[in-house]
Amino acid sequence: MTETLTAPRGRPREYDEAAVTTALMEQFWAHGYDGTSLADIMRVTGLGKASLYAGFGNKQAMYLRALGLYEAREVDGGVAMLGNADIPPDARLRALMHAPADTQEQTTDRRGCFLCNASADRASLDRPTADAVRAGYAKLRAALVALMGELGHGREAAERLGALALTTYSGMRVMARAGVDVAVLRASADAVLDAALPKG
Amino acid sequence: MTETLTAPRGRPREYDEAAVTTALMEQFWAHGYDGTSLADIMRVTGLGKASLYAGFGNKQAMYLRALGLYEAREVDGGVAMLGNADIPPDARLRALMHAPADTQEQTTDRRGCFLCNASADRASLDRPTADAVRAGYAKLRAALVALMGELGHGREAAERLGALALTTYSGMRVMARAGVDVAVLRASADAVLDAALPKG
DNA sequence: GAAGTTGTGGTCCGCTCGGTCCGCATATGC
DNA sequence: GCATATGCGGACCGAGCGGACCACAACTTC
Repeated sequence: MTETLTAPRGRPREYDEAAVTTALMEQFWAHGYDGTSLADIMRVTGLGKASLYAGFGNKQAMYLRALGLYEAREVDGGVAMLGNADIPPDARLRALMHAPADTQEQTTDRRGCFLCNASADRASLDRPTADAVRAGYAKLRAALVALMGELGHGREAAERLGALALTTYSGMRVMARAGVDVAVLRASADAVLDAALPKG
Repeated sequence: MTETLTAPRGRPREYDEAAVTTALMEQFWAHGYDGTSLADIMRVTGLGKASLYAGFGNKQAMYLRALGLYEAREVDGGVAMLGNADIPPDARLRALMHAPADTQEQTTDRRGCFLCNASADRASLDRPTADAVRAGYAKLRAALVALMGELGHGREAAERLGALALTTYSGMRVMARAGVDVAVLRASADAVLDAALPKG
């Protein structure tokens, strides 16, 4: 259908769309929607306003793009890890549940989870964002429910424990932003592992 | 120390500070920090800018006041409920854990938990807000740990389960803002109750 | 009543916001 | 070379922002 072999007429764009989208993701992830101005966006992308608006629409669309890339990279990456048969099932669950506390302890990264941030501060104002957030959550939940099944839980228990793991993860990410004591995050994670892993 | 008996000199203020603070809380709770302008604040309080700045400082201070009132009312109210000896301990835990799903299902209230919202969108930018959020979380956690003790758990298990309940609550509130399916919220809450209540 | 003190409504300010527009640069197709 | 098409940097826009200021109103004190 689309003719990709013939070069497009007119001046070719000078920027790498993937690189720009990555920069958008980093910026919105770290500083949120209201916390980033168009000036910030121009700075981190190196593009002028005209190029940004021609290529990405408005600020909301840029945010949605950034969130989409996060889902494709981080969320899908997490889902892949949760389903990785090369790792024992319990280790996969441990890895996810300990991640927030480890990040809090070992790095200065306080960006949290872009999906969770979007859910808290943008989803209630913007329908497409809410849809994207729900889709991301649904993917993670499905992977967690499947993992709980691998761990030997029946359907109903797996549903509950999968939801619990997702909700706890989300809560940890949000609480971490306020600097809640790492011990509290670890205690929460351990409680989920107690509930999900045989004999605990 | 302070002379409260003699009437203060000068023109007496015409507004009720408590009522204004309540209006501030409602506004910031519903629309967040960046989502409310000074014009909004003037509208909901009925005050002019000069009165607001003279009485409350700047916008950030107004937000902090609003959050303080939320803690005094909602958080302390929740803590009191969790420690209310007139209600069976398991019913108290159930009440808290089911609250997010019930609110989602039975009302159009999508404000969520002001404390959780503040944690997600403001705490990482504003030290005093982060301190207030942590203090609120700590109060809730202490009440939940005590409740877990009442339910017969040992010290260590009570710590874990208390943290789990708090984190799950926080996560549910955040996920609810994106309109996540109520069934997921209920499943998470039930999983916590399974873990915390004897025989489940 | 005069003087002093404080609250109030309204106005004004400088700045930043998201978004648009225009003139020029850089490409292709003829 | 010329017409055409597209990307680009930067100037520009109206609106709204948080905040400061001021003249007047409403009090107490003397």
